[in-house]
Amino acid sequence: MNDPKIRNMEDFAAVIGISRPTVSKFFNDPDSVRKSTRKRIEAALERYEYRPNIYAVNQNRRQTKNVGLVVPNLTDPFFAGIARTIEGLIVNAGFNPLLLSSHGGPEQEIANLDSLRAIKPAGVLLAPLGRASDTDQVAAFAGEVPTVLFDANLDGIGEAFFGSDNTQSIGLIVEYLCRTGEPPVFFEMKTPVNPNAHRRHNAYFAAMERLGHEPHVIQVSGEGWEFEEIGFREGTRVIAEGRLPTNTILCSNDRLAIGLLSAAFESGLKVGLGSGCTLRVAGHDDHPFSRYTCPTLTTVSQDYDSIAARSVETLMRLIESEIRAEKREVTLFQGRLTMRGSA
Amino acid sequence: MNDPKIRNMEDFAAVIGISRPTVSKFFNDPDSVRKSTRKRIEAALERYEYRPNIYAVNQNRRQTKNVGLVVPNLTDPFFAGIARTIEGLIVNAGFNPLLLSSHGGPEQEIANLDSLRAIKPAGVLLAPLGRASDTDQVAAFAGEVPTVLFDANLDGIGEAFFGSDNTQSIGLIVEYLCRTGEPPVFFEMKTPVNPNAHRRHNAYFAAMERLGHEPHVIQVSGEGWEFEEIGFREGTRVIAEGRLPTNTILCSNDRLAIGLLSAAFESGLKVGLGSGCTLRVAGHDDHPFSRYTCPTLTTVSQDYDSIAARSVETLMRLIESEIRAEKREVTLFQGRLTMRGSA
DNA sequence: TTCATTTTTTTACGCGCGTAAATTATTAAT
DNA sequence: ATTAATAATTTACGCGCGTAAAAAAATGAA
Repeated sequence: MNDPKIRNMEDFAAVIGISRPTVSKFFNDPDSVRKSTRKRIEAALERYEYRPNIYAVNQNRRQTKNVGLVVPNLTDPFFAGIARTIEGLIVNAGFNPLLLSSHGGPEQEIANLDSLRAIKPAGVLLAPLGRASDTDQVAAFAGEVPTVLFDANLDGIGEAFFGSDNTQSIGLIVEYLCRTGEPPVFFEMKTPVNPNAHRRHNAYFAAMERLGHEPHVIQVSGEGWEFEEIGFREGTRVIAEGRLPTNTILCSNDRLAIGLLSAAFESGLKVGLGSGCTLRVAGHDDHPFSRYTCPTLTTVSQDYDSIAARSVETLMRLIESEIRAEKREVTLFQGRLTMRGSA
Repeated sequence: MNDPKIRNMEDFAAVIGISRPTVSKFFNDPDSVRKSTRKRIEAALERYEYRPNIYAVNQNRRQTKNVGLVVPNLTDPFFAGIARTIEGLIVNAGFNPLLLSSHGGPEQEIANLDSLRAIKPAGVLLAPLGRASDTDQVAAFAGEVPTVLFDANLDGIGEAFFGSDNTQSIGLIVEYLCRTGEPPVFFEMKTPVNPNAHRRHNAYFAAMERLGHEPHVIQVSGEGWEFEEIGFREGTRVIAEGRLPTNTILCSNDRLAIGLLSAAFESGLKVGLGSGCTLRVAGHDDHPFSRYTCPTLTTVSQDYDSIAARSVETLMRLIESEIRAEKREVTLFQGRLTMRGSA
């Protein structure tokens, strides 16, 4: 009897003895009402556990509090980790994150953007597939919703881009490898989906030439996102065929390196720096599993804390200002050499 | 001029020349209107690309088309894979999946359920943390929303549970290990979060006794979900201290095994079946990375296609019938031995 | 053609909230 | 106590749709 059923904000305002518009104001910003009023509402909130109906709220607000987060592939622990970090930042900013994975396919990527359209997000953080992306459709979406790209850039799309400086990071590890042993061959996919792959390719050439070495590239075939499988299969073949012009291999990314290390192990090759080792392998990204390969993987870690933080900050600023960026901002963060056992 | 702006269902119905309620009926079930009417609406849909406002729809419908999917940790590729499979099944069933990760923490798990409450889902698929879960709160949620548990069971909570038959699967690999070499020690965490860990522990004892061997257990300390780290650190210690009563180790799960294999490698131990190998290691789960460990990991694969399919089917039946299950269904699927290089 | 059935339309109401304008009450400073 | 500033209330409307009941129209069979 003492606690009547609260069905809506009207009821809630009634039991507490103030008007509904005031309560509405409170929920949009607790500090916009008098302190004493706020206390009363908060006290009532404890007793009656009322919560505004999200659908009614979002139907009437100019902006929802939803922020979309789209990553190319959640099955990749690398992206799962980034997604988790970004999710936390979005929550801290007072927004509601919606995580979607493109599962490596452009149709799913567009389907994700379509789903997001339906919920009218205040903004979207998008790590696109890259070359495989349907750029026209992504661009159309970014024209409708404030969108910030990260990880992989699509020229001119979105309000800003945050990623890694592949030229710097690849330069870093090439220099390290050359300084401590034979210059590396570059191990990569022939038709990579990610634009970073191309930048790393070019960065490798630039670094090798700068250091006065002749670049060598091993391009392996394979489609999709099963990089470990490709690294393993093609690594096995390359080793068997004795196609290695040097004892040092720099992989375009850690997942390829993980497959390659497995292939080397199965082929009986000892990888690492110790005596008896006939091969050095390095990667790029500092994948969560690169600490547990055999041997542990020397790589370049991306500054994902900065990328995540700046991406979210930028999007939040865009959302608050309610205007589009005057010019598209492209920011690249420096990689850090992470030396482990494999090179 | 020819294509007026469509702002709502009223406008849309107007341009096509039929009434709004008919259009509304169409969107709820295209087959509920006359065939000719349906064609006309679909034709108009091409031209005007109108879509019903989700928030208005969900405010008025008795049930939303949302289905929550909560996994304990998306950073674990194992769960990321399952989540992906289940997401697809939910979409095929005509619902809208919402993926949330508990990040290994009970607070986040409850926060996830709270978020789901706000969107009034038609049903929820929950892989709970297990022992760490706040069972009272989870139970309260399952009392409000049709909930099906999978992967980890919480006694009496939810309408049904689908998981693996740990007794069978552990029995399978123990039998295999005993048949092909020395009986295994069981390598596990002292305070595991997952209830499956306990079942596997007991299953190991049962299997060993059945086969007439004395069970041995190595319990390692460590908190959280960084299983590889724990497996590596404690594996290194166990190897260094020479605490192994046999040359065969069965790990409670693949992630511990991945860490342990890395530890063995770093310690100079040769793992596998070939000559010169002094250790055998087996895991459980068929983790995506178990194909790329050195050596590749012998394990038991869970039948996750069946678990996913049956979980979704059951939830859909519950949602359609709009009544709760008369009795809680518990279904365990058989594991399959996956022999690779490590044992 | 006539009648029964199915489909569509009309009419009307409600969902739960945001928001704006005008009015009234409260607060804090003079 | 008076005044000015701030906060709360009242009133009113709108958001975009679901849905129910009754009336009208279209359909198909006899």
